[in-house]
Amino acid sequence: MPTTFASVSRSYPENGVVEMSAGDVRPRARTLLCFDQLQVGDLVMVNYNLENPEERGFWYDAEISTLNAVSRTNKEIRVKILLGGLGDVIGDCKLQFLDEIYRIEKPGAPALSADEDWYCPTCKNDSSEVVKAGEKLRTSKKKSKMPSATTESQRDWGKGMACVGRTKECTIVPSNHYGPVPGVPVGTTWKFRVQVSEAGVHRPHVGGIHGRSNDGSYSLVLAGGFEDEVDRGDEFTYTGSGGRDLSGNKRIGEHSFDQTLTHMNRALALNCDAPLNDKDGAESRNWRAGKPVRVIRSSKGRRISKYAPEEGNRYDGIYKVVKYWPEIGKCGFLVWRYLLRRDDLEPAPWTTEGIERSKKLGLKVQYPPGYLEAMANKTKREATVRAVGGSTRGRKRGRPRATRPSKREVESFVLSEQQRNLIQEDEPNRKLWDEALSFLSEGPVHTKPIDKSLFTLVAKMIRTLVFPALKKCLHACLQRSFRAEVFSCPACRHDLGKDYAMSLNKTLQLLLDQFFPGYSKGR
DNA sequence: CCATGCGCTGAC
DNA sequence: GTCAGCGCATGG
Repeated sequence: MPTTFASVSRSYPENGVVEMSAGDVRPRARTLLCFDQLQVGDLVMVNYNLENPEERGFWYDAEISTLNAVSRTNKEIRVKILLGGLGDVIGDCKLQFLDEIYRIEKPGAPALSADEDWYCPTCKNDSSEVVKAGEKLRTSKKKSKMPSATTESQRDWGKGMACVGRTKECTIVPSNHYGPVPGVPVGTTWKFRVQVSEAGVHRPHVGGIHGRSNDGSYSLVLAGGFEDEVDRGDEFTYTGSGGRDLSGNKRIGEHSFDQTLTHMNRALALNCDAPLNDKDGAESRNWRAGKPVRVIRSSKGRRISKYAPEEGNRYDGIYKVVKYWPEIGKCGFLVWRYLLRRDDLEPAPWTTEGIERSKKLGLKVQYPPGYLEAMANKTKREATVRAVGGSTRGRKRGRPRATRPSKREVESFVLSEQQRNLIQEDEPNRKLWDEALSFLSEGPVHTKPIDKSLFTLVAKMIRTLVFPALKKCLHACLQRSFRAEVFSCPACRHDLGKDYAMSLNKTLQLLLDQFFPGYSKGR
């Protein structure tokens, strides 16, 4: 038996409820990531109340019998509760208190020393958080400071997209990157803000402006938060942040004081091609010369704008700050207002050209992996509950139509003959291509979702554009920049110097045009 | 470390 | 339909 369990004392009362105290065991990490480390058949220690699953109960050892994804980061875990040994199953339950799972070693596995990481390697390994025998689970330091520590809300905040964290991080560009994110065309749409963050297009999950107060702003989200904003598509007014009463652990709230030109408001003002003026605002000398802002329109903006997408959050391209000024808003308090104007060669998504392009690129609202399936299951469950609990009057008779098996849409990615030839020709990038192609040949291509295979493949190529230090390819937009006497990479702002030797890698450009139609014309 | 925030959802 | 209130990433 595992060392962590050898000394556990147990008694087996008549009612079958087992009370046990653990030896020294390390808590499972607080992060949901750890569920990815669990597998069916794993032995775990769980806290469960057999009488009333809504409450905490006793510690049991158990075996995971099923693991189902119910949302993007959550899994539903069912365990067989074991008594005395693997054979005696005294219960089969769905776990309510997911924080209270400890994984234990499998029988027969070599014993681990006390300080070895026998649990999820991504967990924090803080010895002060080891739970000693007889000790209660401690809440983490951070959590105990949060307002939630003092309330006894019954709600399960772990589920759904309200409180999830990132599962991916964009590394193709840094977080202080100005301009488009390579590989993300105008019109790309995500259902949730957290996905926009993962894509690196707008990093904050909640905040409307992303920027640094001593640098500038990189992106903003138009979500119709202010009634007195005007959106004309190619031009819109935007309002700064702050001035809201966020008491009660809120993320948005009533306006109750004046905004100041600090933090993100200052950042956005710095994008304007004018000396900063935090008293009266300023107007750009040459609006196009300002720093570029990625603009995302949220469907929430439909309230006040007809340019907002029907669903989700859409990347609409690069805008510049024309001017900014303070004014008394409809809310009755001083707000900082900004005028933004579009400056992007990629067509706006609402134009005929843009619609055409989105269609050609096959842009559709992107959902988190497993989200649609989870939602479908949920509504199915609800329907079942309704059908069982409620009246069946009015329902159609007869055999219900069989639901189509939810075949996952996995597009295959196969290189065309021409693409293969071009890759052969692209001598300067031989190494990168070899690497990329080896990824493709790792397994049957059709089993990998297209976003993974294609993205990984092309991301490597794009790095050669974004970081010209990796040289060898030059993109049409660079030539444009140089014609305008801007001697830096438009993507990463890396200074190339006036005398940078430009030699266009036509082959690579052709390839990129194939992967991202319109690539050499865009941006 | 601390403060901020144009989301999101289950519960009324 | 309204509303409280959560984790998290981010900047300072």
